[in-house]
Parts: sequence; C-alpha cells; structure tokens
Amino acid sequence: MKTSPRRPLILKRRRLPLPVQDAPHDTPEEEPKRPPAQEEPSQVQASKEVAESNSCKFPTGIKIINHPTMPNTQVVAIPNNADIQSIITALTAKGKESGSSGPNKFILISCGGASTHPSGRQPQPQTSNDSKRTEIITEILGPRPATRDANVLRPPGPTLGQRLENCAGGDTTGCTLDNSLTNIQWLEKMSSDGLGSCSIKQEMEEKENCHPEQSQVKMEEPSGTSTCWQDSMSQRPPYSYMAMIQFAINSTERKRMTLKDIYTWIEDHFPYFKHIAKPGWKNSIRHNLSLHDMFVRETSANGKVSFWTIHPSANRYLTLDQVFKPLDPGSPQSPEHLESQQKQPNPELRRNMTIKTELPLGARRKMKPLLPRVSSYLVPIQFPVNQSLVLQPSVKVPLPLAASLMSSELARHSKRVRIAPKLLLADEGIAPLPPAGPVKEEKPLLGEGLLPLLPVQSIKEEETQHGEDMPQLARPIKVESPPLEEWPSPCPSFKEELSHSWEDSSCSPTPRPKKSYSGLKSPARCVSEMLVIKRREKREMSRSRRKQHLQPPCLDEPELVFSEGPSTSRRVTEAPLLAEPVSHLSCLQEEGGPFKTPIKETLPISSTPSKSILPKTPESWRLTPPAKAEGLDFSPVRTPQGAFGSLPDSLGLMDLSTTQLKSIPLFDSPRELLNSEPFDLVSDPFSSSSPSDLEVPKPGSPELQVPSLSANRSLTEGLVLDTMNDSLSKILLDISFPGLEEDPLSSDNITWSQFISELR
DNA sequence: CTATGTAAACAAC
DNA sequence: GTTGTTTACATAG
Repeated sequence: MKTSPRRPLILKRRRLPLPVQDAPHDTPEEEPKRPPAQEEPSQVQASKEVAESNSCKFPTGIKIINHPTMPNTQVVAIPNNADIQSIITALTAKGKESGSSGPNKFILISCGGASTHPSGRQPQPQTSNDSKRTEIITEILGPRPATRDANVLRPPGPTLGQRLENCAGGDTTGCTLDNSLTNIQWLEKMSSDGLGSCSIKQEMEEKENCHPEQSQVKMEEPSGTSTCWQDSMSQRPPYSYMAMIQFAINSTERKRMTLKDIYTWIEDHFPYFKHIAKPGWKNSIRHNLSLHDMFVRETSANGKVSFWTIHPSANRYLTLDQVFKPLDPGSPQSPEHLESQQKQPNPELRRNMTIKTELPLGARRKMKPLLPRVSSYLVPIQFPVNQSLVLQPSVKVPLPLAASLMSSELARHSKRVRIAPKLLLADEGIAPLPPAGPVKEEKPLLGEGLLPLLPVQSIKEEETQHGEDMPQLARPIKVESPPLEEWPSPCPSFKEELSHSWEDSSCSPTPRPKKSYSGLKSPARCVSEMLVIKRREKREMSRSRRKQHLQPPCLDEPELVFSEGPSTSRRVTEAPLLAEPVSHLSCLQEEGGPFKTPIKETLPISSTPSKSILPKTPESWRLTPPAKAEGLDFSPVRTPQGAFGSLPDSLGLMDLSTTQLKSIPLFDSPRELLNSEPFDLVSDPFSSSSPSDLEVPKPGSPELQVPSLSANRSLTEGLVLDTMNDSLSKILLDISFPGLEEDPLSSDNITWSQFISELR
C-alpha cells in the first residue's frame, strides 16, 4: 500500500470463477433492466421483486435495492455480522443466473457500516418509523430526478445539493468547499450537456441566472478571496483542451462538431478563450484534435464538411454538466461541484485562479487543467432511495470464494471495478486515465486505478511475448458488445487506449487512408496489446505524438476485436478500470456498433509513435471513467448518449479511471474490505474528487477537505461484486439521496448504512 | 517520463 | 484564411 491512507478505494478484482453456487436461480432476471437513461426512481418496484426472488438465499436480512442509475446493478445492504462470503456467493449465483440481462453487479454495503462521515450529523434518526422513511423516500424521489444523472460521480464531498443548501443557508462554514470552488464559479454558467447547439443559449441563461456577483457572494469564501464571476471568466478553465473539446462535442446530440463550432462552443462556455486567451488557443485546439486519437474527423456525405467526433470507445460523454452538475437548475453552486470533482485545486490553484489572466503563462499554467478527471474510486451512487428489499435470510451460501478471491487474486490483480454510475465522464475525461501511456508496469495497481482495463499482468506478459508479432492476430475475437446501457460510463480511462486499440483493430477491417501502423495490426490486437505496444513504441519513439488518421465518415460499427480468446478477452475486460470489463467491452462494443472504428488505421510507426500508436490512455477518458480523468477524463463518465443513450455514468467512470489506485490497500478478505475503515474518506471527500488530493492528503490544503459529507450524501465503502466478471472490488460509495437535502433527516446524513438499517 | 500547452511549419482547400 | 497534421519545445507533475 503505498499509499496514502486516504485512498479510499481499493479495488481489486479477481476474476474468479466463482463457483456459482447454485445459487438460487430463482429469478432469472430479476432485475428489470432499467433503461439506463432513466434515472428515475421508478424502479423501485422491480427491485423488490428481485429481492424477493432472491431473498431466499441470503443469509440474513439483507436488503437489496436496485441501483437507481446503474442498470443491472443492485445495492445490497449487509448486516455487519453477516457472512459476507456467503452473501457474495449467493449474489454471484444470482448474478450468474440473471446473466447480462439481470442484475449482475452488486454493491455491497455494510449496514452498520462505515458510515460516512464522521461528523455525521445525523440528524435524527427519526427513522424508526417506516412511515418516515417512506416519506423521505418519496421526497427524494420526487424532488429531482434529474440531478442524479448528472453526475454520478460526485466528489465525495458534499454534494452540490448539500453545498447549495449549506450555502444557501448561508452557512459559509458549511461550504468549506465552496471556497475553493468559487474559482470555478464560472462554470456555473455553463452547462452544456446535451444541449447541443442550444447549449450556448442555456449557458447564457445560466449565466444570467447566476449573477456573478450573487454567486460570489454566496460562495464567498471565507478566505476572502473573492473570486468574482468575472474573475472566473477571466481565468482559464481548469480543463485541458482535450476535455473542452469533448465537452463541446458531447454537447451536441450527434456528438460531432465542426472545428469552428468547437471554437465557438469553447468561447461561449469559457469566456476566457474569447476574451483573454491568445489566438493561439485555436491552434491548440486543432492540435489536440489531430493529436488525440479519440477525436475522429468525419466528413460529411458530400465531403465538404468535416466534423469532429469522439471515438465511441473513447468517448465518455463528458459534458460540462457532468463535470459539475448544477443540482438545481439555477443553483449556483454547481461549479463548485466541478471543481471538487475534478480536483480540487489546491490552494495554489485558487490563487492562481484568482490571479487572473495577468499572470504570466507560467503562472497560469499552474492551474493545471483539470480534466474532468474525477476521482475514480469513489463511486457516487445516488440512491433515490428506492424501496429496499429485504432478503430473507436463508441458508448461507458457501463461499469460500470470496475470501480467497479477495486476498489472493485481488491482491494480485488489482483491478478495479468501477461502478459507475454514470457518471459522468470523463474527463473528460476525463479524467485521464491512468496514464496509459506509460502504463508503467510498476503500477499494476495504478494502472488499474486508472485503467482498469488492462490487466497489467497480461500486458506485461504480452509485452514480453510479443516481439513484434503478436499472437493475437490469430485470435482476434470480437467482443460482443455488452450493453452499454448497462455500463455506459466507463471507458474513460482507457479511452485512449481503447481508441487506439480500436483504431488499430479497425484498421484491418477498413483500411483507412491513414497509415496503418506497423502493418495493420490485426484487429486482434487487443487493448492490452495496445498498451504494450504503446509502451514500446513510446519508448522507442518517444517523442512524437501524432495521430494520423482520418476517419471515414461514418463507419458503422466498429468491431472490436480482442486478440485473446474469450478467456483472454475477459481479462481484457477486466482490465478496464472503468467499470468493468464489461464496461470496456461495452465501450468497445458500443462504439463498435455505431461506428466501425477504423479510425486511424495507420499509425506512424516509428517516427512518432507516440500517440497514434499507443493508445492514449491518459487522455481524458481514461477516461474514465472516467479519469487522472479526463475526462472524462473528465474525460469523464459517461453516459453514452450517442450510441447508448444517455447514461449518467460517464462521468463517474472517467473519474474513476484516473489515478488513484496505486495506493489502494489490499484486503485479505472481503470482510476486511467491508470492515476496513473508510480510510479517510470522510475527511477527504473532496480530495477524493481530485485525484491528486486523494493520493496525498494534502496537509496543506485542509480546506479542501470537507469535514463531512453533506446531508444528502455520505461516503461509505462497499464492495462491488460483478458477477459478469467475477470480480470483487472494494469501492467507495458516494451515496447521495437526492431530494433529501431538504429533509432534515437526510441532511443529517443518514448514512447509507443507517438508512439501510432503517429500512430493515 | 508523461501529459499538456504552445508555437510553428506545411499542406490542402 | 481555414483546417489539419506534425514537429519541436517547454513545463508541471
């Protein structure tokens, strides 16, 4: 463990063949799949059903709730004393039964558990009454569904809503974050998502809404640095060009935009570029478009117009909204959100920001662009509190697996699982994924963190193996596309890699104009390969980074091929940080479907291997999920809008993808995972949001850390069991109860666990 | 080293 | 002049 105690999450995934125990197969598909798009709480009922069906198997009074935004995902509240293993086993069986269609991912939360915030102000536990609960629930549900989508990933910190509340309340104190956030105020105005062309307008509206001043006032930071809206305007947005491009493109329905429109969008949303930035920023935009494989240029039918699109596999569907989502329309604080998610800028950043344009570039630069990378590990889950189901205690399931898995495999493979919710994205990408580039071997963990995608080991192996030829060729396998819907988000982290990978793969099918990289890679090359290759190439090539590719106008679907056989493919899938292997697949698939991907076929091999060849992982997507993000990346989460439909998760994914994994501690047993303290999450909600923070608790910036979660949300640790992947990962859950904000109870933060317990 | 930003050379329109 | 592609260099982490 390297690391910082703070890092909350540790995920490891093991792929085990979980012996599916016999589990009760009662309910084949219990879960109704929710349309990803919908975030609404409608599903409650379904969840009940499911629970019931399954209930038998579970040992104790376990409650299962359908995840509000994640399809095929259920949240399982487990009593502290429950036999986790048995539960895991049962869930695994259940998941297997359900198959892809049913619930196959389970987020395990200890009821007693880890409560989120220390502070916990739990208001009152009023709870005892069910009625109360219901009320709460209803409220929650009722109030605003919308928010949820927005980002799934929220920083552990107080949610926007909370902040808002707090802030609104005038408690500045409450909003410690705000301060930092203030910098970002400008963001408030922008919300783009999906707006497409309209975005601007909205933006305008938003701007109007937000009176800069007002907002400032609200936010005001104690520090006194009053960041005015203006300032914010003048300041350079904390997003990389790549992230902004993604935001722009993803703001359109078709997910494509002309260069000019991209310029316009950016200017509209980030006044800095319109008024302050040097003209050269456009050159940078173009440079980024050309450089990053994730950006694919498509030509209109008539060939006259070229549109820039984001390669589906790489696309986290990050949008500004995702990055920070304004809870309420109008709520001014959204920006904060963003920041928090992304990384909170350190104090330094703030300073810089405050400084404004005048600062020399160097100075400004310090504000490192934050990609939408969100902290990946936190998996924000908003529970609209659906009805919880109680599973009946039943027999225990045998499960030795869990423990063993956890300890051994997990440890080894540190794969993270993302739960994504949809987050949003990735950074752009956000959040930059783990650096793909370098995927350093050293970091298996890391890698996962960011890019869960690739199994490190495998990669290494491959690397060693392949000299030049890759075995894979032989076995290219097409990945079936997992339903993106299910896991929309993720992909962020690897995104680039993916993109590359897909690109590569694509090559074969459709020879593109561009050069293919070293011979075509067979489609087979998998991500892993890609990575490997990447490394090598990078090393070799080291410097140039170019991508050459042109994308044919619309390809159809991409087919992704994995070099490895199914089993291998699995790995691959596992690898993906994002959400899950599935996600990866899904991503690929997703994309595949829609577009073929032949994108850049050729890459310059030698000379400038850099990006083109290598998958660019880091880039935003890494997304995710994801995350560094980009992605979102901001590269952020993703809801796959385009192909998939909008899933909220993209953001989260992105974020997730990003960094943190490194320091994740391993646990020997599942129980350990559950029990383990939430690291410092509580303290760092924010930090979590920001990768950097996460990694190292910055002593320096206490501010950032928010003491407690706000009312609606709480952080808690949990395990994610993905039956599709047979993986078990530890994660941080950022639970927010939309709508609760208002409710005192909620505000109190009922911890998730508490909440659950109440349900019981 | 990597990711990112910036500048610039060039090419094709 | 715009759009794209590449290189090269600088800088932060």
